[in-house]
Amino acid sequence: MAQKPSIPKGTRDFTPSEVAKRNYIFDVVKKHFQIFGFQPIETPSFENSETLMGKYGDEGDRLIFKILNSGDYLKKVDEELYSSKNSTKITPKISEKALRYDLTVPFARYVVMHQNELNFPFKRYQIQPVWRADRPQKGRFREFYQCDADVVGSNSLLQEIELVQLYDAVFTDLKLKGATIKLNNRKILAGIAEVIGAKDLLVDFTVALDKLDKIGEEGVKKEMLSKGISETAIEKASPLFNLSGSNVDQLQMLGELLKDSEEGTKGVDELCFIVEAVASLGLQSCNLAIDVTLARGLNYYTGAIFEVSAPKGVSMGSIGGGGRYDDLTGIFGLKDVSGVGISFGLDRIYLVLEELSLFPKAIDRSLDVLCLNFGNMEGLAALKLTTVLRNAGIKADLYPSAAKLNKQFKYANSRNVPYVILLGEQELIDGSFVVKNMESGTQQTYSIDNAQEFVATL
RNA sequence: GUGGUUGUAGCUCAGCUGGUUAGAGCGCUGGAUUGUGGUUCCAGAGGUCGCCGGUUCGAACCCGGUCUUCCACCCCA
Repeated sequence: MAQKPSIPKGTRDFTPSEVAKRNYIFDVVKKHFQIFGFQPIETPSFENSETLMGKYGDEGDRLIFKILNSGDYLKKVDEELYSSKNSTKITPKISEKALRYDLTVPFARYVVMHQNELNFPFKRYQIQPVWRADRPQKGRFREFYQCDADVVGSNSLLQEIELVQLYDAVFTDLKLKGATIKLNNRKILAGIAEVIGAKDLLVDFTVALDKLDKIGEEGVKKEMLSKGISETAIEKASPLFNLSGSNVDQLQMLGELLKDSEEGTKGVDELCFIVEAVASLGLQSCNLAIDVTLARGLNYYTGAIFEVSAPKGVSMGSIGGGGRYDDLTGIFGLKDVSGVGISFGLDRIYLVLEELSLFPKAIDRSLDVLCLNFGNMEGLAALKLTTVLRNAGIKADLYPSAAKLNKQFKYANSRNVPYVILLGEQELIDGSFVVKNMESGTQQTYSIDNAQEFVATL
């Protein structure tokens, strides 16, 4: 029996128009990746489970799609383990592969496996889908694309500066004005935790701090208290809650707060360097803002942390993120290779551009010219003309049957075709064809032997 | 994973307190118009009311389950 087809939760089909818009973003991002000297790689859509598991924290493990083993996968589970119903213990027995959760960890694996072939510093970009078993909501999907650019093998802060420029270049090209590149540094967060005497609670401290603009100062303090951070520690950290002023002002205050922490001071120095350099280089359409509450990806970032938020007034989570990780390849056995990278969230950028109507107007124009079909002889002549146009690189098509002109014109309309060519009985005799401009409604006649004359007007 | 929300024609949505044959706009098809689209007019097609079960004389409407959508957590692009 025929059943109603459906697709899994959090996945999508894309229409021709959507694909055109997505490709537009891909092309812009890719172009700037290449201009900045990044090279493309691809990795498999699924990895060995042990490559992925444990790299994103407990929460991440939960969100990784596991692939069931082929064959009689329950055979390897002994009776005792089976009856224990312990999912975390049974999972590795019945699933040895998992879908890619992001592009960074597979890249680290790639670098380690190919270390002898790579020329460091290695700048790679990668545009591929990733999968997360998350609960979907607006801008959150279970299958989505990440566009990553990372540099490994250089600990120069110039890389961070270039990555800020790369964000700016892409968003400028996309005509997206007013995106904010938020910048923080893991060392600053560690320094604060150290200074207030909560060094071992760094992650809890920063996760709570991250929610400042969402749940407010009181909410953050409450969460910190519940995580076991002392009242006096919170009191010491309270200047952070009201940090304001320019980037330079904020860094000055942070420098003061962290003067007794070597690590924190180093973080402040790093940010100062980046902020000053970016200020002197200038940005075209993005803002750069220090944000000490920014605390994403702490599982592996060690230095700079980036996150890009959409322009004000657009309700959308971050549209990009990234950071510096000094030891990501360490977990795969390659020490002392520093990496830094950023990611563009294609699906979210799409939603933002759509909301702000920033896609180029003619982006889903799939045809430049449609030849109408008047019958056997005329149709054949029109196909010849279509071929000439195609050879000239014009997106041209011939309506396949001699349907009523009304219908053929309506088809041209729905396809958004700017020019329609009429080649009927009379034109066949005259050796001509008529071009109708569908927007203005005007018509012009050209000689069939001189189609170039028409081509030149396009 | 927790709590909530949504689902009716291809699309956007009405549908009263449970009551006969479930409606509109847009789109689609045909015609006015066999060589001229967008505007207009006329006609028509199209729905197991997400799915499964229950309550009831009777369910699009009430109840349970399930899937899906969106939202808030968690986390994150």
